Amino acid sequence: MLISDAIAKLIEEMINEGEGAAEIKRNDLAYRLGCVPSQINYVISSRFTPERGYIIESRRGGGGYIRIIRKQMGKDEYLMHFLYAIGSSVDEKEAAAFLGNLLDQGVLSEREYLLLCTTLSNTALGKLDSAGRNTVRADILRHIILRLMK
Amino acid sequence: MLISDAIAKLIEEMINEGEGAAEIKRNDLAYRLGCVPSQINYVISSRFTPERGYIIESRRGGGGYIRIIRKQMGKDEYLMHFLYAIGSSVDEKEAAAFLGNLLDQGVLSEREYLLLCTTLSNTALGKLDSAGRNTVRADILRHIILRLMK
DNA sequence: TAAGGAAAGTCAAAGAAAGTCAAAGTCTAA
DNA sequence: TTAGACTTTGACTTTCTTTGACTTTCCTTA
Repeated sequence: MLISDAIAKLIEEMINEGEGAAEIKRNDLAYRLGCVPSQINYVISSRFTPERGYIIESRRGGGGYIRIIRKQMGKDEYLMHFLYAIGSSVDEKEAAAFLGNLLDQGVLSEREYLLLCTTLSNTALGKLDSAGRNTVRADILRHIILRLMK
Repeated sequence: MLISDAIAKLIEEMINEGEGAAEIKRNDLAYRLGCVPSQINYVISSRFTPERGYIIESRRGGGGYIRIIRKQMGKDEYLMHFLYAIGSSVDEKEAAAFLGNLLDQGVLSEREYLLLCTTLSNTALGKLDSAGRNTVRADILRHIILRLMK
């Protein structure tokens, strides 16, 4: 097993035990796992990212620490923001980009993303003319976002 | 016998032993079989395709791997059956019933089910007249099913 | 309150895998 | 027998990981 994966696993366990938050001592942890301290930073910045719903706080110096918090939600603000950003007409590319953002934010899974892209594709809406497609697409997109806020 | 066939055979054996999934190290495998590493990619992309029911996952860098998963069939026939059952016009209730079946069969998750119902709702498609809604709905539904078969 | 030490942060280089692509070689069916 | 499909090869690219030197920030204590 990769050292980085071991570190990530351990941190995750600590977060679970700590009901959503863990406070670690970088040097201690690194020593315990037999790695160099900066590797802890690497793991945090590659796996406990804001996109994946984590907040990191830290403090240097004596008594320093790194705190990792798993934030549930906050996603609603994000969705709301989108809702306002959607105009009355959205083309296929824009729709894919919107959904791609939701994927990046972890609001949608890969599979949900693909399903919804399909749903909004030009070919799925092929019966309509170009303008009709774009307005229907905007409507559906808005409904999707409202659904995701429930 | 072609090297590519030998590679494919070996991978298939590994999948069988692994109950439907195998994780390989590209460089190792290539070395063992006396071929160049990129030939493993060739074999995978020519024989273990999504069309033939395989899913590929991989990771580069230290500790990298290629994972090959065989989707257990059965689901596709089921979806195909649906595909034929969908007429040229589907109302909101019928669509929800179709999707509900997919949910029951475990093809969709609860969340996916809700998202897709939203997508096909009368209100999401509200810009269209009743007949238009029903034909667009049928089109989208068909695309969803095709997507699920990928 | 200034100095020293105890953390954590940053960054770039080196290493480890997998991915891509195009050229060259083989095979097969018309 | 030859055009097109399939294989083989290897150079180059991209991504992810590991390491360590150096920097910054904070606390303690003389």
